Amino acid sequence: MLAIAESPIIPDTRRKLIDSAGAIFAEHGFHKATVREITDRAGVNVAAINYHFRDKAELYRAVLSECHCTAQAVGGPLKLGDGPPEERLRFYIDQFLNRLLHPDRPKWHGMLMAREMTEPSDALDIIVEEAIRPQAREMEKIINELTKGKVSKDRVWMIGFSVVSQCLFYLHDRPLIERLYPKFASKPPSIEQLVDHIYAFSLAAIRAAK
Amino acid sequence: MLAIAESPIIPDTRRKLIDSAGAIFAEHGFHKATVREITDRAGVNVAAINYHFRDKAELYRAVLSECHCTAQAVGGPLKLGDGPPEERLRFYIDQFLNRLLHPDRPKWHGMLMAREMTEPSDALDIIVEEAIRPQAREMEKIINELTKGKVSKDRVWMIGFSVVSQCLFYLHDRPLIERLYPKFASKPPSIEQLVDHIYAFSLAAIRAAK
DNA sequence: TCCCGTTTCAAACAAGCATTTGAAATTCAT
DNA sequence: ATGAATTTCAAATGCTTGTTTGAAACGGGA
Repeated sequence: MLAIAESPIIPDTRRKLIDSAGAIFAEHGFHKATVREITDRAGVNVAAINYHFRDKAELYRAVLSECHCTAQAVGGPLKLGDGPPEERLRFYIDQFLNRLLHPDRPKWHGMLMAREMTEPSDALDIIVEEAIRPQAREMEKIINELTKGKVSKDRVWMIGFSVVSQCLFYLHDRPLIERLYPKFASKPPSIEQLVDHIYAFSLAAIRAAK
Repeated sequence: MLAIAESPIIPDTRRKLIDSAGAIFAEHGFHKATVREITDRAGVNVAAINYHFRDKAELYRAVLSECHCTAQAVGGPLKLGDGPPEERLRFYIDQFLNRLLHPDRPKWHGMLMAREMTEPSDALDIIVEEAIRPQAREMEKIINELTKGKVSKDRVWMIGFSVVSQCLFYLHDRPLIERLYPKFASKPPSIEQLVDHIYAFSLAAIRAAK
């Protein structure tokens, strides 16, 4: 039989597929990504996709769900409002950026989310309601407190958009940033520096709004 | 011959292809878009792509170039710095948003640009250098004047990013916005309202920064 | 009317793709 | 160790895609 003892444990094809697929979906997008590239990088057979998931689409859903789960794990279930609103605003931005850019997370998590924003699959609705809606509510509260309820609901939302847009920018527009200001590619600022800047910028603007 | 007088003028297959392709590329992205869908919507034969352009890729380039050209046309060649920096900041934001969202432009122009940011083709380099770099320089100047040169170069850039990120948000993240705050889909704010908000928000923040 | 360059078209082509298949290999309870 | 269930695999299938082709239709100048 000549059997050589090969991989002793952790074959777990399913996990290898999710990791490989996540990276490739994030890099190429759903349609440009091919199942063969995914299975090759995972070191498994093409048919494994059909066996462990039903098809390419369900593999994608599994990847997205994985994303969502570990996002919850990184920052905890969103600390809710006690303490002064300034502090909570800072915490919000900190948590937001860390969920997207934290080095502990596979780098493709954030990229995948960015793709969902511009090219939403049917999974976006679920993500929005489960993961983003609660954050939006907390942001609404923070702004209301900071402005002492003196601005209209529409403006509260616009202010909220102004805050999160600054965070999302570093996620969405990497290609643009790196071309415009190459230093961002060679010596990227730490997440803390980004948080500091966005917090200071936003707080000053909100204070002036009331 | 029984010849019925059909379309008297403006057959111009080339133009029909660019319009149709622009809308479809913007909606589906380059890879998901199929040449047959493009030619069907344009009401021409598939082979027309090969005849008028060489292939799908060059059709895409043509569409992008068209985009870039009319963008120049809409706002003029970027008014440069005279007048107080506050006024120029406002003008900058106004022009930026109008270039992206102005209803005179086909709605797919902005979407295509957004796609280029997240999924850059080799055309992005050209767009950045020709269309965006000059704007970035102007923004740099404005911020330097507003802060009287008291902040570091890195911070000037971060502030600039904070301003444009707010503009790009309404371009990139429509799917997110409309899900979170459906009123934006039913009664979208006017461009002027967006300009007012982003200008006020950013100016207050910049003034506090110095 | 005839000719000739240009433009359109239906049909075919070839490549790439996701998916399926049926058998081999592996695992594991008995 | 034996047999059933699970998991892997090489190969094939069928569909969709971008691209090509060769002929037909068109348009305008002799």
